[in-house]
Amino acid sequence: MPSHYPGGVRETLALTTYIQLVRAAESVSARLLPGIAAAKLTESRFGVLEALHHLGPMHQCDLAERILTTSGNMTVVIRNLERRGLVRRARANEDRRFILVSLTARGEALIRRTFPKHAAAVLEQMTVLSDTEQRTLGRLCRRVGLGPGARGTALSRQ
Amino acid sequence: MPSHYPGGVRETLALTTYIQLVRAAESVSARLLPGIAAAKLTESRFGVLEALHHLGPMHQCDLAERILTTSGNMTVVIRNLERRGLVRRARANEDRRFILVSLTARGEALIRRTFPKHAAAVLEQMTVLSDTEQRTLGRLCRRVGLGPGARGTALSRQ
DNA sequence: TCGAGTTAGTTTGATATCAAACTATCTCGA
DNA sequence: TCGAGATAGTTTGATATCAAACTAACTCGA
Repeated sequence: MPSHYPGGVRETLALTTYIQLVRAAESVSARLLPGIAAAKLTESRFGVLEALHHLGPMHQCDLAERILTTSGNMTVVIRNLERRGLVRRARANEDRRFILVSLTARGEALIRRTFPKHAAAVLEQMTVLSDTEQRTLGRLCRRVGLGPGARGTALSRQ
Repeated sequence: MPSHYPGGVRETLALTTYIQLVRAAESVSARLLPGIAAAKLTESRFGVLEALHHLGPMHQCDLAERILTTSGNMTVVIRNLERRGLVRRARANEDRRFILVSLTARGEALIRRTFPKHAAAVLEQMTVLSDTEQRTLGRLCRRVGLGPGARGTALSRQ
């Protein structure tokens, strides 16, 4: 991309690869957005519902970690989901700092009806690659995601 | 990731690969953010300055396309850059619908001083992969980014 | 048991983001 | 030349996002 950038060849390769990585993620997400918007959800809200659906009730802090967002942001997103009656919140008794978030019947119904379409859309997007290519992409992405400083290139974490 | 998800094996592979793609992009971007924030910039503003630096003055609509954002958003981001005296805007005379955005001396100085550090940080992040692996990742990402319906898997567009 | 430090969550203020409605300008054909 | 349609940019209203300051609740050691 920076074709006449005076940095070294390796820097140019890294910049190009990085841009392609970000663009790929953004492009696919953008193509999935209409399906999510059709259910009157945003990506964050969909992510929360999906996590609760697949993993069961969770503490707000665990949700934030899973969605890769800040706690302040999580407060807002969950408040909006609660306002629409899709999730419910309850202080934990053991440790009253925690709030347990769980799906309401409406939330459960919504994600149960929405997720299969989403999964099908993801499949459609990823099928431009063969299964083997997808596994290669996944493996490379995992290593990049873990980043420098991750000990032991294999087995570090799923 | 959805380990007990009842969808098919191929759907599970696609979902897993997609998540890894998005996480990799988000993780690396998050690790680059401190460097951008140190220059009192956001990702969008940095992207605009970088584009103007490497490509010269551009129309606002071309910037929006390059940064992958909406025109409405571009208005805001550029207004904020203008407020800080980093870019300047000028109506094009040939076609008065267009606005030509260009760097001021201050903007030029800022990006000239900031970009090398950014490039070095990207290199550090991507160096968890060998050059060959980076090229493989880039190639796969490009195909995913182009998406289904892109004619001719090779040479379609860089 | 008391207090320093930690952790979960909220609030605040600034920016970003989107979709959709809108204005201004241009093009092209009848 | 005039008017319909296209294009560039702005505005609006809602949501999201972040960092940082804050409150409430817990832990652990002296």
